[in-house]
Amino acid sequence: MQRQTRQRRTIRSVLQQAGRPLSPTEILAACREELPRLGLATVYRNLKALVASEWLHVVELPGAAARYEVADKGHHHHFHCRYCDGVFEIDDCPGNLAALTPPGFDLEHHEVFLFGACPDCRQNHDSGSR
Amino acid sequence: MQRQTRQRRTIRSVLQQAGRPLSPTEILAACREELPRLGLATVYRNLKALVASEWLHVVELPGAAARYEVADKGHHHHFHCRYCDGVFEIDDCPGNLAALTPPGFDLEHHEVFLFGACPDCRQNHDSGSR
DNA sequence: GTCGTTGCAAAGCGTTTGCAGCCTA
DNA sequence: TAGGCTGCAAACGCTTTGCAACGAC
Repeated sequence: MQRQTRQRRTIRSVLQQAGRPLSPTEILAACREELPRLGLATVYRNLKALVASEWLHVVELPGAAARYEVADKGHHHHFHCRYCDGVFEIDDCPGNLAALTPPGFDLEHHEVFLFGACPDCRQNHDSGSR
Repeated sequence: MQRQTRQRRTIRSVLQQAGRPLSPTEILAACREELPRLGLATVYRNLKALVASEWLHVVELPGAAARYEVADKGHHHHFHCRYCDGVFEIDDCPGNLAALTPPGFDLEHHEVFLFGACPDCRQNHDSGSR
């Protein structure tokens, strides 16, 4: 169980080198540079398996397709660039969200998302609109 | 433009009376008590129009279908119950999220989601597992 | 009567599954 | 060589669109 295939190795390597959460199609595109015949279904199946084995972490975004990131980081949140659609890691966390929880509710988990422009898009955006 | 149809009136009334963000199917189910022949497509078309006219607000949730709420409230966030899948409003906001923004990024907007058990489910959950 | 609106069914789109052949261990 | 893995295509669930009939103004 869990064989070392060319496809799985490539998918892992792409995610490892990305440095940021990737979407299934981003992963497919990157892997196809090395494996042109790779299918999307294979990407999804491997992502599912890698999440199950806790090697990957799913980043569910509001109003956007899920991204996948290597699960070797601690608790953190994400910044979603509105312009290039890229997702970036934020090391910090506002903390103390229990204070926001209304009485009677049981808080188990939380998510914080920041939206705006990443450094690259900020530059292009600024210079373009000025 | 923007006629007053029985369908549109019912959809608005259901959303107004809900007191919490509703999903398209929740809206359909509620409206069908009064209009059994109402179609999902009509619900979607009206939601789109009501959002465009800024009467409604879309609540995009991570990993769940979007909900819709009447757009007469100020800035707030949401609590998503893992058990009944219901979404509830949270009046508060942690604030100062600019402090989390990494250098070089331009923060335009943010979202905070709390997950856990709503009062009803907390009770059922507790008593069920004990 | 006009033309925005509706219900139904079909089309889209991202994700999942079935299946025969492939390839790792 | 066995059984997990792959590519392809079909199936799926949610959302959108096409179209002819309907009904608000």
